[in-house]
Amino acid sequence: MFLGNNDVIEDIDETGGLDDPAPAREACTVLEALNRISGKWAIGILLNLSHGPVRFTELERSVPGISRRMLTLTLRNLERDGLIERTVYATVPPKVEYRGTEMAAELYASLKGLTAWAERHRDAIALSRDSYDREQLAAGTGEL
Amino acid sequence: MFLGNNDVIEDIDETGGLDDPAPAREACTVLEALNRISGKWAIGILLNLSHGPVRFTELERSVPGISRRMLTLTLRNLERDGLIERTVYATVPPKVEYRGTEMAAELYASLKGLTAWAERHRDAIALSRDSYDREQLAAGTGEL
DNA sequence: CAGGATCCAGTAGGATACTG
DNA sequence: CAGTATCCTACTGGATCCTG
Repeated sequence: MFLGNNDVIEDIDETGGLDDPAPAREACTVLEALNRISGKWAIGILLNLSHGPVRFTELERSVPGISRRMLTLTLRNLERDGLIERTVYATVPPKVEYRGTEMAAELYASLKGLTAWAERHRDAIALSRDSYDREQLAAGTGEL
Repeated sequence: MFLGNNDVIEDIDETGGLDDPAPAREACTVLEALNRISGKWAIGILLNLSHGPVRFTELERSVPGISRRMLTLTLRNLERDGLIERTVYATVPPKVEYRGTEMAAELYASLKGLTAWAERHRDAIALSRDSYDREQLAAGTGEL
């Protein structure tokens, strides 16, 4: 969940490890995956790169709302993780192209499962939230 | 990515919508999914609840490193989204059980795709990071 | 036991001016 | 064009103390 430095999570099953069942280790692995695509923009960028090479400014436009800083930061981190490749053309004006790697393409495939899940349950979740919020509201006004 | 209030992302394809291709909307859907399981602890908790009902203090123990505050907050949000159910037993001392819903179980299945991806590429990613960091380091010392 | 309330630190992320 | 540098805010998450 960090954009900064920091290496993979090591402190999760360092504590226990004796009778700790599977969950902790499993969670760790999933988190490793999630940490690369977390952040507000990584997925939006990755998706845009799935169609072929894209230039910096194109990304800036096609990922609505992103700031220059976050675009740069996110691109750098994705590159560091080997999910995208950066190609600089020594022209004037400069031209830089980004494209997703094979790894990113595979990730994209996995993401479809999540997308499907989100679509299946989007309404149910919205309803759950509404009723939860209403209950909280009711409880609050009642107590005061 | 927020634990607090805030409703689903609406500002992502509000800007464009004219010639904006698929990516923005797709990203939005995926983000909706990710936003429910983001945060440092949600997945760890969900995984622990996949085996059956668990009590608060049990979770506190089986999710190593979590603080009381975050356990409570994360549980509340998962409950709000309908991913877990909370049952209070009016006993002394009080007893509260949490268990994952069917929705959560389905999510768990989708997560396996991500886990598999992470495991497949974990080494490649580590290598990519190492070489990236070395390059940056080399460039840095060279320029100064 | 199961939290709620409060205080505090670190980080993600936004805005924008500057540069090779 | 493709960034970098700087400043600033908001939110995540930790620690701790208090309560029904």
